Amino acid sequence: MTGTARVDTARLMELLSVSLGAYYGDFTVAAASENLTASQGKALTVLRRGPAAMRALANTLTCDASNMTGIVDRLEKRGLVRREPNPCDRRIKNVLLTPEGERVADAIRAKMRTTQEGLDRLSDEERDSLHTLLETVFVPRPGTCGDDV
Amino acid sequence: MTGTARVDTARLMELLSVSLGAYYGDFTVAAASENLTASQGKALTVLRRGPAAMRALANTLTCDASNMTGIVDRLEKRGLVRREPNPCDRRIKNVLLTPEGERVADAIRAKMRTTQEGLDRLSDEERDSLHTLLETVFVPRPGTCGDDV
DNA sequence: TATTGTTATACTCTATAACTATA
DNA sequence: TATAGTTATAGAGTATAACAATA
Repeated sequence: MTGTARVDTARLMELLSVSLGAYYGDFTVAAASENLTASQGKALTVLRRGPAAMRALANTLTCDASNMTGIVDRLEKRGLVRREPNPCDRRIKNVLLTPEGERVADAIRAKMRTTQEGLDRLSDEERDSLHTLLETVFVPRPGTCGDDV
Repeated sequence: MTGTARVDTARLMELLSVSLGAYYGDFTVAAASENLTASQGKALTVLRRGPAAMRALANTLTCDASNMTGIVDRLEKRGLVRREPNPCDRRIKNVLLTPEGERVADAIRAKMRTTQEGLDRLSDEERDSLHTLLETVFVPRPGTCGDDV
């Protein structure tokens, strides 16, 4: 069998680009339906995994630390997050979701119908396979660097 | 064997969020190294697949049509794209990459080292599998709608 | 001396609404 | 009447540089 035609890196990168575009579009529409910008929605999504310092949040969102002040200010004004001083290092402020923030973060994910319907096309085995592959490609293995970036 | 533990949708969505966040970060840094914003870089990447009308470009980038004017203006001012009237419908302007625009688009992709190194961890069979799975999830099957949106 | 978060600034992105030209 | 692209506007995102508080 010549079942496995080599898929070159350029083609995979191109497909990742298309996939990201589709996912990001779905996400942007879902966030907008909650009256949130894409950046605000992304911040909520990241914080859904747990509290984070301002700077760690900026690193995860790939933006300068100075941007986080305004983004968190607006989320805090709407009661979706709050700042909390870190007793171990008084320079640091941890940001965490309020219950309302958790509700909105979950609502955004629930509204991403296009992506969910795409995942629904996969069998259990395929879902397991996709999970493993994405982890291999995108989740850095411990041993490289345990902290932020 | 209980080899296949069910991977639920929420977990896959979470992993997609992390994976595409990593891809987006890699892309943003690569675009910045060419003195381009993420939106400008995205426009170049989309146009690398071929010319597109202003409105189709806006739809692909999930932004309002009015935004494309400024984005394309700046890219045109730098000689990376140019507008071309559509002879069939004089309302439409097609946007296409200049040779320099093609060079920059390729340079951005080449600089996405983190993503490429992630893909390098996969065997040929795994690359083929990832390709198939991403297409299944994110590339709409013909029969739904052939046009833009 | 280095780091965290903030502020000030300038530029870019974004959606909304209104406009022109064309279909 | 509807659509493609543009313009004007206001709010949000973005990087840079400079700052105060803390380590």
